[in-house]
Amino acid sequence: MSVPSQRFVRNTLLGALDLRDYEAVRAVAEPVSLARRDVLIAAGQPITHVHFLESGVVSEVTATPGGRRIEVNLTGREGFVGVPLLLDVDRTPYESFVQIEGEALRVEGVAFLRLIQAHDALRRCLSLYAYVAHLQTADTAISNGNHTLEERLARWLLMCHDRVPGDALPVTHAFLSTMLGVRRPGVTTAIHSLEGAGGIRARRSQVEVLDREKLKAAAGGSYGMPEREYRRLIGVAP
Amino acid sequence: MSVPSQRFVRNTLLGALDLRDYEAVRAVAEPVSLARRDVLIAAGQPITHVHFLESGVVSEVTATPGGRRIEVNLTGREGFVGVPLLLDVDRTPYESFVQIEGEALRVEGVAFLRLIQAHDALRRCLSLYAYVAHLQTADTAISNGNHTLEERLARWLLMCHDRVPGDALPVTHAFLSTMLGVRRPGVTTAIHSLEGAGGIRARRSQVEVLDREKLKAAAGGSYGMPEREYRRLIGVAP
DNA sequence: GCCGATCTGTACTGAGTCGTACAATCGCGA
DNA sequence: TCGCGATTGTACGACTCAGTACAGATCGGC
Repeated sequence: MSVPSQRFVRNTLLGALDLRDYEAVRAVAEPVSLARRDVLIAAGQPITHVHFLESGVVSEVTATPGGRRIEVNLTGREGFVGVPLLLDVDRTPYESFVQIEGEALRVEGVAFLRLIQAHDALRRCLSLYAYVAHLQTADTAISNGNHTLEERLARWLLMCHDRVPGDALPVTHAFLSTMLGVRRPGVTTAIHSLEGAGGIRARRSQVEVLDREKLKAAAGGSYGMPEREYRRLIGVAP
Repeated sequence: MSVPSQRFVRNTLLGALDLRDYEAVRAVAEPVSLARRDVLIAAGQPITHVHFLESGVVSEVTATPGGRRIEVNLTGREGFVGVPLLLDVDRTPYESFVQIEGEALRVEGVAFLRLIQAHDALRRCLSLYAYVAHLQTADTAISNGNHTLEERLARWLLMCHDRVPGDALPVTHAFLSTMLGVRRPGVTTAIHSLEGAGGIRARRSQVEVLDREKLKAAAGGSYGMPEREYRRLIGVAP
C-alpha cells in the first residue's frame, strides 16, 4: 500500500502536523465529496464523523423559533467540522451543512477519539482551531450587535473569499440574507453599495471579489481578528 | 495539614470531580477574593491564572474600535475563567473582568497545564464547560442579530440571576447598556416594560427578579439552550 | 443637612432595518 | 423558442433603536 505524502493534503490543520501524526490520521480517514446542502452534523443528533475540509465551505447555523436560520460559524480548509467531539461532547443543537461544494477527509467518531487520545500534538493543534472558531463566533456576536448590514456583509464576503479558490463566490442574495439573519432586499441594497465602492462585482447567483482592501474598509473593522489569531497560533492562513 | 472536604466547594465543575482529581486541584489552588472591576484576563496579555469561581460573576467583553465594549460571555460558579489555557492558547484579545464581586480558587497557569495533563477526567470536565461557553457565545450572536432590546435584556437578567444568590442583581442601566451594546435610555425603557409585565422590580442600581417565568416569556425563546446543555452534560445547574 | 456625583426618566430627530408587495430580469429545460 | 421558476430590483410605511440633551431623583460623604 502506498503511503500518502503529506504535501498533497490541502487541509491546513493536517498540513501543520508532523509526518507521524499526519499518517495516523490518514490511516483512519476516508476521502468524501461534499455536495451543496449535505448535512454533516444534524441538530441534536449524535455526531458520527469529523470532517477535515480539503475544499469547499461549511456553515454552522441555528434554527430560531420562527424557522429562520442564522449563521454562527464558517469553516473551510483551514479547519474541521466536529469541534464538539474534540471537547468530549457527542451532539450539538446547531446544524452544519455544506454551503459550497468541496472535498473532505472524514474520520469516524470513535476512531477520532482514539486518535486524539494517542496523539497529543494532534489534540493540541485541533484545540487551537477550536479556540479560533470560538473567537470567530464571538466576533459574529459583536458584528451582529454593533455593525450595519453593509459592514456585516463585507465581513462575510471576506471570510468566504478566504476559503474559496478564485474570486467568484456562488451565493444568492436570499442565501446571504439567511446567513446574516437580515431581510433579503436589504442584502440587494448593500451589494449595490459595495459594488459602487468597487469592492465587488455582482452577477446572478454570484458575487465576484474585486478588491479585498476596499471590502476591508467597508467592513469597518469587523473583519480580521480571528484570522490574525489563526496565523499567530497555527501558521499560514489558507 | 487538613484535607479539604469536597462538600465545601461551591464551584460546580470542581464539585463534579471525584475526590482524587478534586484534591489535586485543591493542592495547587489558592483562594482569592474578587472585587468589582478586577481584571482576571487582560486583552492581549498572557493569561497567568485560571479562576474557578466560587461566587460572583465575571464578564468577557471586547473593545470595539470606538472604545465601546460589548459582552460575549458570562461566567459564574458554574464555570471557570481561562478557557484558552485549556485549549493551549496563552492569551486572548478579549478582557475578563469582575462584574459582581465574589470569590474564586485560582490556579497558576503552568500548574494548570500540568493538572490537565495528568488528570484526564478533569480535562474532559473542563472541556464540556468550554463547549457550553462556546454555545453561550453562539447564542449571544443569535440574540444580537434576531432579538429586540427587551428580549435580550430579559435573557441577560436571567443568565445573571442564575449565577447570583438571591434575587437582587446589583446593576445600573448604564452597565446593562454596555453589556448589551445598546443605548442607555433604551435600557431604561425596556426595564419599565419588564417591570410593567411583573417580571422584575427596579430600584436604584439594582434589579430584583420577581418572576422568572415572566422573564422567560419576555425573552422570546432567546434564553435557555446553553443552560439545558449544561445540565445534560455536567449535571445540576447552580 | 447640604453638596456633588451618580443614576434614572423623558424628549426629540434621524438612521437603519423590517415586513411586505410586486415588477423586471435571467437562465434552464421542454 | 417559449415558458416557468428562480433571482434580483424597487417601493412604501412602520417600527426599533441611535445619538443627544437635559431635568429630576437618589445616595454617600462631609
